[in-house]
Amino acid sequence: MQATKCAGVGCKINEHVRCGISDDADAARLENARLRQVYRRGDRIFTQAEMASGLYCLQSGHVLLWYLDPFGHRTAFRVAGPGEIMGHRSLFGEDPHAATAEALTTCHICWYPKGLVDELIGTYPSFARRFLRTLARDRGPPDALLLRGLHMPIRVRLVYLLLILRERHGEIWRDGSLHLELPLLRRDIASLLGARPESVTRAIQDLKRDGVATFNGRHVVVSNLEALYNEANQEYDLGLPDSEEIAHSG
Amino acid sequence: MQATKCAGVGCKINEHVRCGISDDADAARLENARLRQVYRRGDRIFTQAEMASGLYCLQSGHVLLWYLDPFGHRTAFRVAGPGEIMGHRSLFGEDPHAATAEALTTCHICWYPKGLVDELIGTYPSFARRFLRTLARDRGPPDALLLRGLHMPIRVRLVYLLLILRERHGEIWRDGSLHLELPLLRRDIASLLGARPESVTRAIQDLKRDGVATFNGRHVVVSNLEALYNEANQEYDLGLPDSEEIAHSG
DNA sequence: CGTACCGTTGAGGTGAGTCAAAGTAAGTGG
DNA sequence: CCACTTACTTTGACTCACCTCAACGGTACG
Repeated sequence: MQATKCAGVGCKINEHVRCGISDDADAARLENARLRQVYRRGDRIFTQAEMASGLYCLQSGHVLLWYLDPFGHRTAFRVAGPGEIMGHRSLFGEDPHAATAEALTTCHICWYPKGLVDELIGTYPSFARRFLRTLARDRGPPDALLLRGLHMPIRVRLVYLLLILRERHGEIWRDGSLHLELPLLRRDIASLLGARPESVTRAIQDLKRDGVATFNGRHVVVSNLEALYNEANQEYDLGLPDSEEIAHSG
Repeated sequence: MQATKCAGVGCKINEHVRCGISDDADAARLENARLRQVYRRGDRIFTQAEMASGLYCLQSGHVLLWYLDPFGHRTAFRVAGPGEIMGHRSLFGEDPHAATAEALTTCHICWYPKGLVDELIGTYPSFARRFLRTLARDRGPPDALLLRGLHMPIRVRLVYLLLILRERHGEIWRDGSLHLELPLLRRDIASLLGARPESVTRAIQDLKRDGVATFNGRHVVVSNLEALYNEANQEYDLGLPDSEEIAHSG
């Protein structure tokens, strides 16, 4: 893929910009900072777990956005086409990319540096509003809980839920046991896990049988916190898959 | 639930604001416009398919966010706790609420009118940046495709995918048939559907057998478009469930 | 003390995953 | 232009986690 500065048109960011940037100097600066690259099928525009360096705008071609979940499953969630922007979520979220963008066909893609985008947002409110709207409408990779729902057994999903709710609803006692007071009914747990209440009950019984956690109504006791973590970590990693893994998949 | 103006503190929006609003008059206006309400378990803060009127900020208590999918399944995707904001997605997206917010416990919730929030975003860039960050980090209800992934058979998910890709990749011929040139491999389709390539193949065979659509490599022909729509509509509605339905569920 | 709602338990069916192997298309080098 | 390699697709047999339906036990509340 070769990089060239270009003065072409048809870039969505320019549209985002035009409706707001009144100063010609700013418009020119944006135009100058713009970089156009060509990608071929299979090329990566950006990669999961990398930090975001700027904003991408697809001029032609198609891009598949997917992430590698803790199972090593490649899960796609968006097909981007001409005129769409990419990488905005991690740019504004100040998080590493949650997904990998991969060219499905030959693509012409514009890139704008993060610093300049930031600056223009400070200067032009309508620019910011545009992105607020874009972000609000576009849903990134599905939330961890549901994402895993597709591949993880309910028992493991339940453990993840406990680990997530631990921060806000958990309390560790002197003896090292974790106590949780859940504000959720069984049917609420079920709908968070994408399962049926009966299945949740059964998963709860499983955890009790194996001495991982005990549920009494909405009160949960995890006597052996380590066992809970093992439950989640044993087969699947809690954290992001490392970049090595991502680099070799797909 | 009773509504009162209040001068209390501990509201996240105020935090969003404080770091940016330098003008005392603006700060006071925001404080005055603020409305505090009390909700009890089961009360709805807002309801799916309603238009957003403002921004909600949870001061105490817990709220479950869920939506009714086309199956009539209640699918929860977030438990909001003290300090979190709600309704921002539909506010900035200028879309109706995609979900219903329901109090799990007694809640104290602040509300700020849309107009004022808009105005402040125009005045204070740091205010806008805060929300850009919040929006980028929070994932709303999962995307339509994946959302349905939990409950729909693969065959139906595949039909939805075709209907979605129709806009960009489809072309209707003279004879009324729909032709799609997908830029996707089987494994890409599979990962969009949350399924395995083998299962996608089988679903494709099913559709061919029933005369709904024919796949030749990446070229898809839907001879009877109506049949495709029926496939999606028969059991489940494509659009939002009507508010009547939402009002009576849960 | 009855009426709801919630939670649990059991029996039975099935959609989709897994594994393995054969078939097909696409791309490469001589 | 044809052999060869590689990657993608299809098919079949098997297994199982979860859903469905249905009944029963528990607890809260009027």
